[in-house]
Amino acid sequence: MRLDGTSFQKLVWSELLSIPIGEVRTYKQIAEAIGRPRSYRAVANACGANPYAPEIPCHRAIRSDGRIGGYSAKGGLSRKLELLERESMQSNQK
DNA sequence: CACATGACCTAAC
DNA sequence: TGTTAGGCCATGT
Repeated sequence: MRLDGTSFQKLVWSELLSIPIGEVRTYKQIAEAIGRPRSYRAVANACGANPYAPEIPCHRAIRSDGRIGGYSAKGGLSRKLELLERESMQSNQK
């Protein structure tokens, strides 16, 4: 797939794609995974800047306190919740 | 180059 | 448990 964005965004999106179905990662964890433990803020930005949602699982990015956080893509937070719940069921073979 | 923005994080009250 | 304040980073204007 073609990823159009800055090198940093590509890193973030690649990491998002590596997240297994039904799993979620905090923005901080993602930042650490790409080698920039203090760029969690920018990571969130990259997610919001992601024009390939939901092809890019940006909805698997949540806050460190376990809360969903936000979602700028079409459909809003409810869309994010649906995707997460659906993937969760899929991973549980429900 | 300087300033403002945001799907954040942590500590402190 | 809810709010405030400070710090941090890539991006866009």
